[in-house]
Amino acid sequence: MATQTAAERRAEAKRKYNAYVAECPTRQLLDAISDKWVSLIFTALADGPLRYGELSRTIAGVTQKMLTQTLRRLQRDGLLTRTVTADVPVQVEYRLTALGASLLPVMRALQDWAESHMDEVLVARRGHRTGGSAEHVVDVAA
Amino acid sequence: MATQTAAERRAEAKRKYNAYVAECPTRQLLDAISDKWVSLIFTALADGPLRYGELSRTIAGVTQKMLTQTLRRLQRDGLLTRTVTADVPVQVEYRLTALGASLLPVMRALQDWAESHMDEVLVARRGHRTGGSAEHVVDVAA
DNA sequence: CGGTATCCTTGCCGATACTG
DNA sequence: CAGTATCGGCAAGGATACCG
Repeated sequence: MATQTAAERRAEAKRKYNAYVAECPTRQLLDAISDKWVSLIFTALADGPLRYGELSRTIAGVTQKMLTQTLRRLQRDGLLTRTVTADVPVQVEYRLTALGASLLPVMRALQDWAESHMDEVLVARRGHRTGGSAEHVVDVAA
Repeated sequence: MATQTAAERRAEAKRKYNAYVAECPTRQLLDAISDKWVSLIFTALADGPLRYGELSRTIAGVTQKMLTQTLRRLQRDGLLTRTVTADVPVQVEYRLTALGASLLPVMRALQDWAESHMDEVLVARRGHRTGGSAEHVVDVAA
C-alpha cells in the first residue's frame, strides 16, 4: 500500500474533499487562503525569508494585529516557518515551507490577473452604470 | 518638523496610505476576487451557464443574500452576465464572460490546491499543537 | 422562480497601551 | 525589535418575511 505516489495521494485527497460540501474542511482552508493579506505575504516572501519589520514595511497598510494574526494562521497551517534567533535585539524570520511554496504560483497568478485585467474591470464598472452590457432581458412571450 | 506628535505622524501615514491605495486599485480588485464564494461560483459556472436555483443548490451553505450579493458584484465587474427570460416562471441565467473565463483557471487552481493539500495542512495543525515543527528557536548566544 | 427589504447578531479589524 | 492584551465601532453576513 505504501507504493503510492504523491500524485496519487493528492488525487485521492481530491475525491475525499469536496469544497462544495459545506461541512468539508476544505471550505475553511479555501476561506483561509482567500484572504487579502495572504497573497501579499506570499509574494513578499517569494524571493526569500524576511523579518517581521521587513514584512510590515513591504506590505503597506497592514496593522500589527492583522499581520501577526495572519502569520500565525499560516504558520499553524504549515505554510511558513517562524524562526527566532535568541539574540538582542530579537530577530524573527518568516520563511515559506515547501507546502507554502507550492501555493506560491497560484497566489502569484491571482495577483498577476488582478494587475493585468484592472483596466477591463474598470471599463465594465463604468459601462454598468450607464446601461449594462452585461445585462440581458430576453422576451420569450408569444 | 521634528516636533511631530504620534497622532500627527499617524494622520500623515494614513493620508499616504490612502493615496497609495488610490494609485493602486489593484488592491481592491484583489480583495474582491479573494472571496470564498467567488471561487466556488466560478468553478460551478465552468462547464456552462447555470440558473440561480442551480447555483444555490450546487454551492451548499450559501445564503440567498450572499449569493445574490456576490453575483451582482461579479456582474458589475464584467466577470459574468445575467440573462433574464421574461417568462412565467422567470428564468435567470448566469454565464461567465470572456473576462471571467480568463480568471477561471486561477480560481480552479486555488480550489485544486486546497482540496489536494488538505491532508498536509491537517497534519501541520496537529503537529502545531503537540509541539510545532514549524517553530524554530536558534540560540546564537556565545 | 428569483429575488428585495429588514432586523439583528457575530466577529473582523483598527487603535491604543504595555511587555520581554 | 517583535510582539501581547484589550476595547470598541462598524460592517459583513445570517434569519426572516415579503414581492413580481
